[in-house]
Amino acid sequence: MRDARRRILDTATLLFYAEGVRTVGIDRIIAEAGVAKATFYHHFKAKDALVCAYLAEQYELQRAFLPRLPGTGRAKLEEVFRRIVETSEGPGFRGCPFLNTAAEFADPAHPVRAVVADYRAWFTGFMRELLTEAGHPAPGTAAHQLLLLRDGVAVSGALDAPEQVRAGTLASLRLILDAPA
Amino acid sequence: MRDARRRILDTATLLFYAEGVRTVGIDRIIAEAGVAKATFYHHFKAKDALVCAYLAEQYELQRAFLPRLPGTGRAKLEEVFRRIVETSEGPGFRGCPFLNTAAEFADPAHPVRAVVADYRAWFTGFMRELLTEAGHPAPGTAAHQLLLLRDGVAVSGALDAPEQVRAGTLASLRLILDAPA
DNA sequence: AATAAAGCAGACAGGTCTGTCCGGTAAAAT
DNA sequence: ATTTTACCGGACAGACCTGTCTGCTTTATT
Repeated sequence: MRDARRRILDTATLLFYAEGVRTVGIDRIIAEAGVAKATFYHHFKAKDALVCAYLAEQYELQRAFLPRLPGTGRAKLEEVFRRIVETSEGPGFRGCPFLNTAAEFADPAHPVRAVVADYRAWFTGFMRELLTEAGHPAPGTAAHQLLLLRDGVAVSGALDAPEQVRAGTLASLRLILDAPA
Repeated sequence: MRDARRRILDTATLLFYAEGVRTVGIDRIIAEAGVAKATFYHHFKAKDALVCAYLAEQYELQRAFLPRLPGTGRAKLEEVFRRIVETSEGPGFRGCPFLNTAAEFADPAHPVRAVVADYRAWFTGFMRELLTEAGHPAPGTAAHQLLLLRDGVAVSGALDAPEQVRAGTLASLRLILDAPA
């Protein structure tokens, strides 16, 4: 089989997201991926490298997916958040992989944190672009407001009742998008 | 010494918050607290109990502190968020203890998660009270919006530049408080 | 003065985790 | 045809972590 690396990453993604990075051990991953330990360490230098690869892939997936959503400007912003809320209502939702993982790696200098920072910078820039396109009077500040909102949904979606999250999020989104100059 | 329990909790609070719950071991806590292992297990049934005590105390501290802030209604809401933002700008800020710990305990049935849920329910109710007092047209939804905002500040304060967090938070707060009927 | 509670130091068992290494097989590339 | 690459199963070392237990000392209470 030539796809051992793929199986490892898929298994790790599932387990890391559902149960946390520190909780899930290498032995568990290689067992469920059906892979030998030597094979794992052939593809990944260490567990940390796997964690980075996991987050890097999530980053790539989002960067490929979100911009391709339909609409432009304001309509696209609404679509993006509609999708985020929808995801947070899914059965297996356990919060944002970046935030959860960052919470487990307290050291800001850890490589994992760099991936998280990259993702957040990209998301903020993406929001600002769409806000500018939508003719928002203050796209800079509004982009950070949307980042805060996104974080809130990720956290609250994992801890609170779905109706609360949906109502609060859509209300705040509208306020931010309709903000006067 | 009669305050071994106090020293344990203080040390645990410091270490758990700064480095994470799973990362910090019992041996480290008892060493830095200057306490024998038997003494630790005399006061706490297990590590999980210490984690619960840690969060329960944070809950009590916030429940005692926030309502005593000056002002009423809208002024108090602004004061509360001014303090939250201020805290997030402090040097040792590493996010919200409840959120960070919840991220490390994926099982929603774990006792730790109950403390987190209690805190969140209290905070939301507290917001709703103040919003009602301030004559807000939709205190229910607005309370959830403020919860989302609070979560956003906690997360973003630990990961992003302070100016971004401050500007975004205060802008969103104003929008939520000034929302038309 | 006597008893009970709280504390100390440290050994120990049993488990888990990461990362290395061994020997051997199948497939791909040259 | 040969060499290299990818893969397998599993043993192993070394570290760490939780929780228990033993034995002794100090402090508080009665």
